Amino acid sequence: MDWNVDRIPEAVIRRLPKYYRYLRDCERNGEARVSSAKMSKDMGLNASQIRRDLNCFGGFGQQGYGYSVPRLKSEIARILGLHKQYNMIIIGAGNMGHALMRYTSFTSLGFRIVGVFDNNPDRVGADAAGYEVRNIDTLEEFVSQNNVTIAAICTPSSAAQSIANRLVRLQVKGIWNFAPCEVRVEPGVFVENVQLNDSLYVLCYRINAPEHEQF
Amino acid sequence: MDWNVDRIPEAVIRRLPKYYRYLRDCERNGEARVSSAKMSKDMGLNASQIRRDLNCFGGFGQQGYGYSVPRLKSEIARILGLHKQYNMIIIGAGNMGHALMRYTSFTSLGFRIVGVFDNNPDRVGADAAGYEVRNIDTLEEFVSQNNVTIAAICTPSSAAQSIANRLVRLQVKGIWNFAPCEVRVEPGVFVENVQLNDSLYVLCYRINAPEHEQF
DNA sequence: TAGATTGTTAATCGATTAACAATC
DNA sequence: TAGATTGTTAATCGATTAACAATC
Repeated sequence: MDWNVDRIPEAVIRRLPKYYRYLRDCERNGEARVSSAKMSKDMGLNASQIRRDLNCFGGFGQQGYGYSVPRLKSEIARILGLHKQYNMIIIGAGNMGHALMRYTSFTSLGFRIVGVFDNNPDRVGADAAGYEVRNIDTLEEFVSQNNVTIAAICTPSSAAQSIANRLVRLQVKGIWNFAPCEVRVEPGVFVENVQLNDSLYVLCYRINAPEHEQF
Repeated sequence: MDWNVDRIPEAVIRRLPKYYRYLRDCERNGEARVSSAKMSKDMGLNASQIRRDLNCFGGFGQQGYGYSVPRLKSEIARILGLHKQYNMIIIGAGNMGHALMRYTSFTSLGFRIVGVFDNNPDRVGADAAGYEVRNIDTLEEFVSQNNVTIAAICTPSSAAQSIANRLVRLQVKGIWNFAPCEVRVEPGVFVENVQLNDSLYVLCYRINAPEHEQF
């Protein structure tokens, strides 16, 4: 890898997808160049911060000009690892599982759903959004034969951790967890716990917070 | 409101749902008390941080004892505003809209789905997970008559901002945005932009990041 | 060259952690 | 009372912002 390895701050990593989305929109609008000042205005981030963030990974800009949109977009895609293909499986063919299967915005980006699993006999063997639902008992066999990198857990809370443990043993690299509980894994495997309800609670907090009544 | 109004740090607000979930689990397990040390161990947060966070809102603990689980849980529920009922509408009866309609873990908590809207004539009038899909043209009439506090935007990106603008005019208080773009609103209205893909990108970054190869 | 904008350092701000006195 | 654990202050750490020299 050719980028600077002085540990990247967590806050910077979390902003990368936002930069990526922004640059994709710029590209769609046919914009060839963008300055940190324009990005700042459009994205609501400080311009210094943007330049500093990007410089964690190398000097992609040019003084007096700014950044080339296609160049910067592809650099960030590469940093995020979006230039590769990933085989993904979905565990749990309920609501959330179905939503992911039908949600094409990431499948178009190199994340390929290669298998769907469930433990419910009523679902196993059935068709789910075009995918065959496999018996969870065949997880080990399937993963070891299909180069699965990422697994999305869409099971109830009660099953989430034990599924995660199985996935870790199978050397899946990343777990995208939608169960309403956090799962933990050993170092070397990575988890993103998506807590949908949490964002609703925060919204609810703000609606009720006394703070904004001061302004 | 009886809690301390010295601006609550953003980082604290974002941790509140996590405390809430944890305490709910404790309560389910019949635990009557919990110390910051135990919370620290279970949640992976620093004990000082936990005590400091909770003290933003008042002294809920007792020296030598810790915190009463039911008391602390209900205090946090109240701080988040989860003791109230909220009427919610869903805009967009596609994948994500359906997933929300069927996702009962928040409906059981006082968030009541009172209406579902779409602009697609094939969907309008149809049944979606037990809800009648209404014509988006009737949004204004409906909202003004049904005390709607929160709206979940589950439309494509192209429609999200204009829907948000209409919701702001209708004085909806909170917008829970699932469209894969951020929407902006005037002060006094609150938005939570749920960027599902962002968490997948971050996961992808970590899988590829050179950092962990040093350990 | 003159103007614009980056890359980078220094200053500020906010969040986390350690330490311990207060107190149940 | 002795032990435990909070509440809170002080120290540390990390992230953001301002400023400006470098340079296209």
